[in-house]
Amino acid sequence: VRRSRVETAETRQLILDTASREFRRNGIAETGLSDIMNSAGLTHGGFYRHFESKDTLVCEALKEAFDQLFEGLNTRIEASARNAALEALVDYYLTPDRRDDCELACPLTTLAPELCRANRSARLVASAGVDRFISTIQMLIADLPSAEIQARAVGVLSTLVGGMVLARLVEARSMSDRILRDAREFALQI
Amino acid sequence: VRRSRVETAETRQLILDTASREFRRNGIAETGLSDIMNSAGLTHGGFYRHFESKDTLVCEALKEAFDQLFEGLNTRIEASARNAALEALVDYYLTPDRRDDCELACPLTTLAPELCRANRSARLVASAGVDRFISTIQMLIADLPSAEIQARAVGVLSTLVGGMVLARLVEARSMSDRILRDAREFALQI
DNA sequence: TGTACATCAGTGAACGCGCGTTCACTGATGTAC
DNA sequence: TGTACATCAGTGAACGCGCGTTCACTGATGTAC
Repeated sequence: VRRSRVETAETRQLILDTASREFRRNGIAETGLSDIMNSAGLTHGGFYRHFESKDTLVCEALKEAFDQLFEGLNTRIEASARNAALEALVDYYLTPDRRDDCELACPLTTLAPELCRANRSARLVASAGVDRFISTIQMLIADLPSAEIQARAVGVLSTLVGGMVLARLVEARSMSDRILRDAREFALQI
Repeated sequence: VRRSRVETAETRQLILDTASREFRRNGIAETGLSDIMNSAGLTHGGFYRHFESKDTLVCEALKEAFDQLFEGLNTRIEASARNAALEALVDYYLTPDRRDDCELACPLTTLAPELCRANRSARLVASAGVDRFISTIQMLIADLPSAEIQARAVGVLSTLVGGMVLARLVEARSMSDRILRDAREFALQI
């Protein structure tokens, strides 16, 4: 049953959004195309009308995840006072919501090890995401001595990513919550 | 061909060491039992003479990886002056060697997202590894105000884990090296 | 210490299953006149 | 604007493949006397 151009574009976007979420929730290797297509309310046979292969879907879904992440970060940054923007970013990133809800998960915290082994295209998208994240943080600490800005931004990002990874891994909820709080304070050098 | 008890124990340990390395190198889902057994110089059929299932191998291999990591960390700590021990730990952890060589990779940096989705046994082993790592760092900063010790230790560990994850992910070698350096300085609050 | 037999580590083939991918088919959409 | 036909989004079955797991078989090791 052929669909209109608008419907086709909508379906493609639906697959992309579903894939972006499912990959972050269950990992790339552990998420089958059937899982994605079924979650999107489609049968798996139609996948190749929209994407060339699973690999290209991974790249596009990863871009999508980063775009959503940065959209959320930028919204928070713009809504904050100039000198509270870094704190707003850190608070937004290290929330229990982002730990528990794969919809909000940062791809760096859920997919990084798999992406290290992925093809070059996917690695470049991931690399670009890291660069963009570092640049975003740099903008928020521009009042530091310029030699320190990049170093500090990298340190903050490392703390955010590591803190979230550990908070997800730890079994005890109380410990997990504490990791988010402690990573926050460390990132902000409180 | 039946083997002696000593040989059997050696084979089991060989499978365990190989698995520990391969899981960290290629991920759990992406490493087949055949891969492990072949790397160990065996055929895959014999696996079940030593382990009940892939899941139990994962748990044991994970324990093995943590034990090796803490052995290395403790050796470095004991070899350092009291007030330079944290720096020694951070330097040891954030080396390019540990980034490039799966033999040295910390399981928290390569397996964390997969372990979040693993069965309870594996998650408990991972949780215990995190706790042990935090305790190790706490011992090295015992001169801080006691209320701050745990918070600081969690912050340091977050920075170490996140820094290594990002250093592995980034494509440009120069950027990757810089991430290791910047994360080191941030962890040590320099 | 020597013999007879049960045990079991390792082999290699087989199992069912789910994966990524392909394909014949369908019927509504898009296009050409 | 209406008609005729080509296109193609989606379905559902099929493909080869590698996975985790099982099993019959082998022959050296361990055990009992």
